[in-house]
Parts: sequence; C-alpha cells; structure tokens
Amino acid sequence: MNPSAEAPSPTPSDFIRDVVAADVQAQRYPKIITRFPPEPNGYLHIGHAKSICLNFGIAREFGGTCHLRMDDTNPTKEDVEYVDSIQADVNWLISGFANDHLGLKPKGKKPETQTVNGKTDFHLGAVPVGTPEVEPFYASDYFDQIYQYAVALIRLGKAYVCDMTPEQTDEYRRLGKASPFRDRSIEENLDLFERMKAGEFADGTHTLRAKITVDAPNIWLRDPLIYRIRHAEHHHTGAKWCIYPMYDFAHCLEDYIEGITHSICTLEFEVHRPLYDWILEALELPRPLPHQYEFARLSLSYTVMSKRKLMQLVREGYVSGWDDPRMPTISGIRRRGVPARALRDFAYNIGITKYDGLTEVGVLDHAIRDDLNHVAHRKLAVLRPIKVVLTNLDENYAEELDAVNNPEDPNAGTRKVPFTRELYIESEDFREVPPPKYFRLRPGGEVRLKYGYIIKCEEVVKDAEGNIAELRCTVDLTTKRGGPNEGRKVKGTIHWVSAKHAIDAEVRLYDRLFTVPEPDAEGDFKAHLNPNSLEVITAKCEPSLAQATPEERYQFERLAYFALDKESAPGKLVFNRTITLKDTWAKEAKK
RNA sequence: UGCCUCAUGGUGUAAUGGUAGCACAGCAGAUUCUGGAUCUGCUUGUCUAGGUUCGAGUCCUAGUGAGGCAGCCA
Repeated sequence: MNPSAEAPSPTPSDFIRDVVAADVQAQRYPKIITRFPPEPNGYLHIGHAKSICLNFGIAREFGGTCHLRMDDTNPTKEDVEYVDSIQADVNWLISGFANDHLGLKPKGKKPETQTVNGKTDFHLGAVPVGTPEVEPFYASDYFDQIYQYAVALIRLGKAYVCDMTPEQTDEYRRLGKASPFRDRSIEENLDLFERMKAGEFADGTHTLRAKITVDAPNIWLRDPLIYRIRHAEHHHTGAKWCIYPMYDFAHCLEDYIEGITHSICTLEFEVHRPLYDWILEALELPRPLPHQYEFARLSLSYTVMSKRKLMQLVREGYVSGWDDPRMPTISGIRRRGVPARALRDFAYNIGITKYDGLTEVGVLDHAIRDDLNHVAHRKLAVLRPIKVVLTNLDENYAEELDAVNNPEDPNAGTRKVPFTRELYIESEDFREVPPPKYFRLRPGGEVRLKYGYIIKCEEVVKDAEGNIAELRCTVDLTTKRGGPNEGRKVKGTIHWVSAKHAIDAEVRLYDRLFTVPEPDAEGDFKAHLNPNSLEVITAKCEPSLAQATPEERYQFERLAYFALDKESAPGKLVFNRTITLKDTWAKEAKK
C-alpha cells in the first residue's frame, strides 16, 4: 500500500479556477471543457507540466474534460516524431489523477456539420474514456472547416486578400497604413482566396487578412494575417493544402469546434485575446463561445526551458537525448525516477498567477523528496567502498539481519540482509582525523551498522602509497536489535554491505545541469553548463537489489533516491540518482 | 517608442475593504538504529507618493520597477 497514494489531492484555488467556478455557478456552459494544445515540434518540459496540471486539474475538479490537441498549423515546423512522446508524457503525468478526464476523439474522425439555431455549425467532441481506437485531436483535422470560416469572413466583408510582400506588410502595419488591397470587392477576394488555395500563387505573394482596423494601438488588431501560402507537405494532411491558417485564426476556431469553454494559455498571448474574441464574434457563431485566460509560464532556477535551447543541448551532444535525466523535459524527469505525483504536487505548490517570477528548484526537489520518502524502499548500498574486517569474527561467520523496507510504511515489510566478517562501508563514513562534530567511524571510535551491531575501529591498514586499504574492527554481538545490549547508544549509524554478497551496479550520479540560477540571463547559456552534472560509478549493493524493478523507487540509505534506468538489464544493473537525501552534515561540515 | 500585463519576507503564493497567513529556503532546539523523516520555535514582507474610507495589500490617481507583444512562428 502506498500511503501517499491514499492522501486526497488538495484542491487548488487561483484566479482561473475562480472564473471557472463562477461560470459553473452561472450555468454558462453545460460542461467545462479545457484543452492542452502543444505544437508537435519538440518534447514537453516541466513548464508544460504546469499547464497540463492546470488544464487537467480543472477538468477533474469540475467534472469536465480536457482535450489533448496537436496544434499543428505550420507544416514546416512540426513532425510526427513528437506526437508520440507528447502523448506518452501526458498519459504518464495524469495517470491516476485525471486520466478519466482525458478527451480524445475517434481515430480519423473529422468535425461534423450540424445545424444549430438555424445556422450551419461544425463540431467535434471527445468520446467517453475507454472507447477503443481513439487519438488526440489535431488542429489540422479542421483545415476544411477553418477554410470555410475564412470564406464566411470574406462574404461578411471582414477579410480580404492582400498582395503585399512580407516586408511591405510589416511596414504598413507598423505605420498604421491601410493596405492598398483593403477595399477589394467580396467577389474578387473570394476568387483570389480560391486561387490561393488552388496553388496559383507562390509562397509569400498573397495573404488573407482580417479587416479589423489599420491603426489600433494593439498591433494584432491592425488587419492581422489569417492565412498564408506554404507549398509544403504537412505531416498529418499530406499535400492537400498549400495555404495554412495562422495561429490566431486557427486557435480560437479549434477551441470553438471542440466546444472548449476555457482556453488557457501563457501570458505572451494576452495581446492576442482581443483578436481571439473578434474572430469568434465576427463569425456570428451559434454556440457559446470559448474564452481565453492567461497565466505566467514557469521559470525554474538552474535550468533552461526554451525549446530552442533544449534542442541545442540535444543536437550538440551536451546531453544524451531529450530524455537525459538532467533535462527539464517530462521524459527526462521521468527517467531520472521522479514520480508523476511529485511533479503534480510541485505544480500545486507553485500556484497559478500572472506574475512572471523565477521558481527555485528547491521547491521541485522538496516535492520529489516528499513523495519518494513515502514510497521508496530502503536498501543498503555503498557508493565508494572501503573494506572493513571484523577481526573477532570467524572466517565463515554468516548471519541474516532483519531490515525494514520502509519506515514510513509499516505494510512494506522487512527483508534479510547478509552479514559476514568482511564488509564494505562508505569511505566518507571514516575519517582518520575527524573534523569537529563528526560522529561516524574514526580510529578507536565506535559506530552502529544499520540493522546490525556496534563496531569499533581498532586498526587502520594502509597500502604502500599510504592509502587506506582496510579497517580492522571488532564487533559487539550483543548490540543487535533484540540483543541484550540493543539499547547501547553510539552517536553514528552507517550503512554497509557484506563484501562476499555485494552485487555491482552502475550508478549514475546526476547533478543540476547548470552552475548558475539563471543560465540564460545573459550571454551564452552553455558557458554555465555544469561539468560535473554526471558522474558514473560502480556501487556495491545489497543482494536484494538484483530483483530491482523499473517501477519501484529505492532509497539507498543515508545517500539518495534511485530508480532503475531504461538501459538497465538483468545482471547489468543501472541506477539513476533521482535526488540526494537532505544532507545536514554537509552543511555543518562547511562551517 | 506604442500597446498590454504584473508588483506581498531570500523564493513561490494566500488574504475578494476588517488580526498580513501558507509552502520552500534559512536559523535554533527536541527526537531518531538514515546527520533522512518527524516535531517545536525563530528571523524576514504589502514598490513609492498622494487620495477615498471609521478602516486600504485590496479601491482611485500619478510615479517607479519588471515582464510580454510589435513573425507570412505558436
């Protein structure tokens, strides 16, 4: 039983949820429908995780649905490669949380034409969870409908074909000057738009523009472009189209077609909101309109978040891939061993606002430790071994000691760990010349072996170079739990493994990717890469770790949390360090 | 430059005109067969100046600072 899984998820509160709650109260919509609309041009990162938790969280809290939608309106930037990873990341993150609220549609299904209040209307909704043969929504599935909406806008005299070059367009918009093509007749616009679609014109020669105003203070209202020519194959629609709708035109219509009620995006779209509303209102649509709300994207210290920069780290080989455990991608974080629950808790803890701040990674670290502390099975493993020989034990002394699997979870039970004459302990746990307040092993000193006995260091054996070769100690066999002197106190307890039984495992010690809190604040962010962000060592592990599974989380006691890497194989264990334990001693030692 | 948005301890957030609270971080202590976890306590805050009000973090005005937008990207 996983105790943290039983705890009810707290219900967050923020300005967006306040709006949703008010809309529910006022019965403005039959059902709350949100959406998570990534562009399939890269891997999802922890910033997207914030958005996923928000959108799916709202669906969950208000008994609604959150559509997963590929926002693929630009054929030159997107790729199917990313569609799979996006689905996998979303599924992983919402599993056991909001997977009952994931909105998908039947494979290959396009919007249906219906009549609402005497008007032609397009609609495509989600099917119930559990329906077979489903897939995410694709913006590109609506190209036919969006095209028809564009035609409708032309017929209403609210859009026109413009023949200016990109440079001219920019200049006119900057200056607030009207395009010379602004007052073409509806017939001419219809004809030209049809010919744009038919492929008669080259890229960049014509655009369709909404006829709003030429000099509004908000530049996005200065006759914005809504369709451009792109003679390019689209990963989802193939060669069918050579004109593609722009984000501003497409997105609000995608939302409308799917019956989205609350369209939540990040702050940079704030200035686009009037356009979002204008288009939907201009089209005189028969169903309730969706509304856009903006919140601050996540910035995290000691990492970078832009897709461009993450792509650069991958392409230039600074990391092993998009799912390198040092990456802030969802797949990287998952591979590092972070449970989805920890990520969700993190998202809950940071909240949702319009303030553009920098969140300390410490908040993430805390959420990870907090979750792992409850679920991880404790194991004994020695990262940097020194040998200990218990001189008062028989050559073939052997015993099995009882070890608690998880002190935070009584149901996790116990296991046996072998104890023999020769052991490994952590080299950090012995000091020939101990610093102040050091209460681990020292010459002539005593320490407790976790789950075992108190030992005393009698002699330090060194090799020819003066390095410590082994520690010769004596053991007090009366001090085990249940033994006559179990209550005897010593200051330190250390972890250990039986030398004879220890199994080797590759252990990848990950650290933060960058050495400064804001790597992209100025200059080249790569100059701040942490040269020690990965160290690979071979550790000595207790034998039960041979049965480690990828699902299970482990705490190597007194060290850190670990998870099996995907490259691990039977007989060739590979562990990733998810996160270290808090280390108060390290802080103390610095003083 | 124009337009938009934001401003509460070191950081992230709450307080919806009525006692400025929570989390992380930090510090101190208790406890501990993990220097983990747990528990207790502590330090630190409403950007500035005016105004409205019995009362302002909250409303108004001005200023300051920060961010966003000004792609035929999303």
